[in-house]
Amino acid sequence: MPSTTVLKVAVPVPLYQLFDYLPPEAGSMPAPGCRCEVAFGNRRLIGVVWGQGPTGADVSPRPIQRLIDDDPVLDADLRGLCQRAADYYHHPIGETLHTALPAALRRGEAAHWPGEQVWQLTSRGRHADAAQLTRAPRQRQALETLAAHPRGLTGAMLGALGITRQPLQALEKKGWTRLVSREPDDHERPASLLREVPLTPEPEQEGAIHALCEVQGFAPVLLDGVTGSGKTEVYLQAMEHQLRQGRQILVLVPEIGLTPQTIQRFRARFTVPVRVLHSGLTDRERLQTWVEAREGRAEIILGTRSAIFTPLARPGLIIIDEAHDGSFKQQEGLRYSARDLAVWRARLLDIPVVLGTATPALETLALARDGRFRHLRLKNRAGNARPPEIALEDCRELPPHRPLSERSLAALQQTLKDGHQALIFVNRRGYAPRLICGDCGWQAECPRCDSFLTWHKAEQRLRCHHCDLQRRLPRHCPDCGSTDLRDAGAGTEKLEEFLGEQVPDWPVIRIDRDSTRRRQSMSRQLERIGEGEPAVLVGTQMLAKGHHFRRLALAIVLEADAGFLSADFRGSEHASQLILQVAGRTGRGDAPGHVLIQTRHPELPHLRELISGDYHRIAETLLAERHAAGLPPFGHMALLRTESRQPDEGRKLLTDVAASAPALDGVQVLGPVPAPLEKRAGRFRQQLLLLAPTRRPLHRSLGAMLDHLLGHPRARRCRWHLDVDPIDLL
DNA sequence: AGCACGCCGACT
DNA sequence: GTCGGCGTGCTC
Repeated sequence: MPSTTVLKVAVPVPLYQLFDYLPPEAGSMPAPGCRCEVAFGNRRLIGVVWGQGPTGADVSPRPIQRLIDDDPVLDADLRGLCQRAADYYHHPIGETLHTALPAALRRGEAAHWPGEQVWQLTSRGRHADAAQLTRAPRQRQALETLAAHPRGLTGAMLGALGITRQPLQALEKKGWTRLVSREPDDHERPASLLREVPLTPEPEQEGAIHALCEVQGFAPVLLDGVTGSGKTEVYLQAMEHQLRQGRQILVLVPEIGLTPQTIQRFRARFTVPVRVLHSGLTDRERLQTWVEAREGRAEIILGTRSAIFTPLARPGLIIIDEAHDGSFKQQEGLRYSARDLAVWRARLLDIPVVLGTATPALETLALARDGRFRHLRLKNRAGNARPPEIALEDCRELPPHRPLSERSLAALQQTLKDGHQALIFVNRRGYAPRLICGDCGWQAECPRCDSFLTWHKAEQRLRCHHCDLQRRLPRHCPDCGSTDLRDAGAGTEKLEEFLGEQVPDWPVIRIDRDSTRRRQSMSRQLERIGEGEPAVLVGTQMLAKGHHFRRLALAIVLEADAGFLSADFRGSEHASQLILQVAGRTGRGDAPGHVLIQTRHPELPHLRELISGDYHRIAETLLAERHAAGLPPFGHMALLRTESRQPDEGRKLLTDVAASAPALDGVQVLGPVPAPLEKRAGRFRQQLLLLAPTRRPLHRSLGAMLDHLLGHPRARRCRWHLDVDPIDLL
């Protein structure tokens, strides 16, 4: 049989192979990275041309149905990145590409500027008399606003002006407004790049800026600066250097770090277009930003994890802010680390990449110590701000129902009296993490998970924080019928109530996922804090990261010991990072910062070390422990997890897989063992842990295991996934 | 993953 | 006699 040249197409299915297709017509060979519609089985899928070659399989290839792109949607650099990610994470290439493309492109929509939908007045609307809308003030406001903007306004712009859909649609019915597609403003680039005068850097900042402007080509840099040292100013000035050469900048931030304040900071400094990518956008908006970045019209792209796949016409610099943050690791599907991908991508693009943080992940710190990363340090806070003073508050004697010690409460009252703000950090939302029967000892548990239900008092519900289960609050104990139901422990909601009683003269502002669920409510709360009036802030880690509260003088950390006592080997690292991040919110203005860490385990050595406030000191200790145990960053880890309805299904599968895969030099295979929360959302979770001092044998073992797994009859009835470099073992 | 094919139980 | 359960196999 003569071998013809066929296209190797990546199709979004969980199969570790490419599929052969014939080009649509003779003579036109689509380039790699172009999407095409293909018949696959009896369905039609959007695939990506990945290469060409002689026909491989013993099947006669079918022709491509339709070529979608003239120009590749994945350029050589992104193809390289995706291929590497697929290999490294042992993930099917088609699904990997699916993760890398915005949803609109996955569906096969054209990779062109989708146009901007704007509301405009019709000619009837222009001649309408707003004054006659006396009974519809919202419509009147909308009409007047649109009259002032003849080129039209997008829904988002109108939203920002407080105009919602309803009045606009009412006006549309009257024939006064309409939604039209508009080409973007091709406004002239302003003569000046800067909108504001940059701050004068401190000597340390100056050094870092200088170093970042000097580097040529690929250069990974750890910008290791204490909280309040002014890392953002360093970014801004390094960005300025790139923008002046016409290059684009990609900035990755944690999920909750993408606050209006952050965006504002970039827009306030530069006149160039800044585009933002986060989960709240519509597919259309995402596509728009994607296209703008690819065409080079967006010059600064600020986004969360998945923004690492944004195409760049003229890449100049990648910045990962708060690079230690866990949200850079995707926890489903292709379980990639955007931090690692950013470094790979910078290497492919031959540009610098900056990882900025006050509390580097031990992996990053190890790379810096080995000289593989350039290590820039900012040891001092900018301005006259002093480092916060941290103290342990021994709470062994504190009655269990009292969330704050006397000393904590006194410090809080004093802070408020002095006209400052204080923050209470509790990493637990809801009212109380337990509901207990006072008579028989029954506790409200989740029927689907190995966990207890959290009492949400305002909703009068019990909720499971591990699955989406919700229950009405019971009036009686379901076991003994007693009405003596008590709560134990404290979440943000209880703290809010408690503080309302203890410091009634000051406002209590709660910030957690529940209090900020409604859109914009978080920014409204932050605005209130920003006004600087004395207040108590109560919140979870949402409040702990990245914010600049200039009037915050005191932080009280509750239940700080939990992380240090956790079974997860990264527990102490994460707890230290979180506590120092919380501490770093204080003392950013003129008032010095104080931090009280309430603990029932004041003897914990890591906690004692932490009060120095010196992250590097505790990092040294933690690194020594990891080294002794052969754990990351001194060993490399991968996890094979199963989830099954039957308790034993997954364990049996993993036992077979572990038995059949060869134990390569130095690869330790541990397990199968139950995952820390064995039952979750009605499924039993087991895991097999692979640990090896070097990556190569680890990946070879993983590949061998995967081969066995894919051929295993049991694997069909059992969900499983692979996690390379897992961040937590949950 | 999806989807078809295929072979055994309680229903119009 | 059929509708439908989910085991098994395949997708260029």
